[in-house]
Amino acid sequence: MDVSDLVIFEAVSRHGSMNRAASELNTVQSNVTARIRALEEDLGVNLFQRHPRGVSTTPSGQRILPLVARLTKLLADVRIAARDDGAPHGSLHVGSLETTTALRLSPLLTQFAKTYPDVRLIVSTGTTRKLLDDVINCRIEGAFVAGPVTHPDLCQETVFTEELVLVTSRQIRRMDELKDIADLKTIVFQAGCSYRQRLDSLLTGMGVITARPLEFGSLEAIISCVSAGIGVTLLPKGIVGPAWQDGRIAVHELPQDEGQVETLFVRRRDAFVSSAVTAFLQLARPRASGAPHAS
Amino acid sequence: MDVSDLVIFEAVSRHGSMNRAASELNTVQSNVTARIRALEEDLGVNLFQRHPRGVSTTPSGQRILPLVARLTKLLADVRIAARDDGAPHGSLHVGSLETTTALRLSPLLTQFAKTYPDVRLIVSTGTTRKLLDDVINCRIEGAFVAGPVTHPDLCQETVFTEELVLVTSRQIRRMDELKDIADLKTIVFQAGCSYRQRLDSLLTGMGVITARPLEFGSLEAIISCVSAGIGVTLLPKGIVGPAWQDGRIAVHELPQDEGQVETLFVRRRDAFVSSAVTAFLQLARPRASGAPHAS
DNA sequence: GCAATCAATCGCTATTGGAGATTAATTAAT
DNA sequence: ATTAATTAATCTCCAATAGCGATTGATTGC
Repeated sequence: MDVSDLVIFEAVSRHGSMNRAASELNTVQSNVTARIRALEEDLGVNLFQRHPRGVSTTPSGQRILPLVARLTKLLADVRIAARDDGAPHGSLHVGSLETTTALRLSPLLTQFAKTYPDVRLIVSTGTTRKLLDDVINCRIEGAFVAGPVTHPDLCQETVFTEELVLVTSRQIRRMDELKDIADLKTIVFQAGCSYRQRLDSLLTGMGVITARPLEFGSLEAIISCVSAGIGVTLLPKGIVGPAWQDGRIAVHELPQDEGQVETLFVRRRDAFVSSAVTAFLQLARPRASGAPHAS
Repeated sequence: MDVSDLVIFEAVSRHGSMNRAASELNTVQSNVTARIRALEEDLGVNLFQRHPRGVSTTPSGQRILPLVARLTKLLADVRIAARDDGAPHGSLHVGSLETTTALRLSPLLTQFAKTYPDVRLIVSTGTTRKLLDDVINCRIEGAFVAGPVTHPDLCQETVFTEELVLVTSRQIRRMDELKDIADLKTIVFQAGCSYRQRLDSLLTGMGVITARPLEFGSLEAIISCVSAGIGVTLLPKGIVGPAWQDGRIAVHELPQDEGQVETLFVRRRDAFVSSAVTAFLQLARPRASGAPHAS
């Protein structure tokens, strides 16, 4: 059993087609067919059901799919570990929430880039759900996400604590005015945004019935919509400061227990910890401010 | 980078010799040399320092060694996962303490063998230290060991709780008589036995100075020695029952907090959980008796 | 009925992995 | 000092095979 065969398997499974997998892998279809057949014979199971319009992954194939992802990651880790003599270098791919990126990451990234110029740092943004999925499936090294998180394969540590505030248009002076608004809309990033369910439960707790939430892709768009009175949203206090001072929006603080959200840095428990990761964590950890809880 | 090359690397590293690695792998030395050189070129580092009397693993090699072990395990898991359709089969290699095996495992094993005849169950015995090492390095699926255990790569659950008792010859009627014995010897299994340090700390707590412990390989030998008055030992209460009733030895109960020891079943957190493992855990778990704590 | 798309198959070739013999370097023993 | 033994490196040769290109057969959609 060869790892390259498993990589081919993964590509075929993802595309549902040997032809498309072949072109992705820069090879020919006959080759893909042969490798898959060899793999199937070696394992003694059918990995795909052949249809006239492609293939679909059998339960056997489904079972090994996550293992293949980990296998390729581990193989990459071998390469990294071999060259990693303690001086951080190579590339480091982390994820972050849109809000965390805007509010907290900038100083961290500049300092990291200055201290470790040999590391190619890549940051992708996404929702907590997507980022967790990326970490679990070894697509990124780690990510800043909104807590709490429970997953057996992940380890986490709290790096920031945000105070969430309800953001509305200037017309709304007190929170309980929201009850009087018919057809109140909530504005969130996109599906999987962890602030969204928080906002929903908060509003339901206040007796406010909310309509279907609107989704936007950027912070600026959200704030604009809120400012225009289209709906309300929930954001970290620090991030709405400028817009607040400009008088574009109104900010309503929440009771302590509902307003606190922890930003965690999560990564796979079994991932190889390169020097670059160590260095990044060192910088990201809250310095001399209480005791951060790691698990 | 090929996994087979990494396997060769592991063998060379273990033997400190390409010749010996070659004969273990049923190939020729020239082949091993070529594969190692190819691997080194691929990774861009020297994995071995060549001496006139063999090779020694460089720091780079040391770093990738544990990853290689996990890689081969993962590759084996792929094979297992592909064939594992839910009906437990294949082989299952677990470890157990000598005492746990004698005291608790027999009914579990017979029931498992009866219920799942398609599983080749293999049990090796050893000390807690050795078993943990075996589990961590993927040599066995899981093991029954004495708690507490803290290791980031392991997950554990309590399956039994043993009451440890101090076992002495019949001459000793009360525990404090031990103080009067000059040159008291302790008798334990072997280095790494977890009961050993417990026994040491217990006796030191009683003000008893102990000599160098004697080590034996079997339960029967230990009990014989204790019976003959050569020394004292610490064993689960259940296991000394027969010898106690025969009047060969004396049993002294310990205070609650010092006498309780938990037998945990540990396994790698990132290991593939086959149907066989699931079935085994199902049988091993304490049934309807309090809430076992899993982590 | 024709074009398009899919996987399977066949023959060919370049690559490569492994075997065997040899070499060079060093150590241990005589 | 010489010899024997052990080590890894190197070379050649051969067989296995991975990948390519072209083709076939089956199926779907227009």
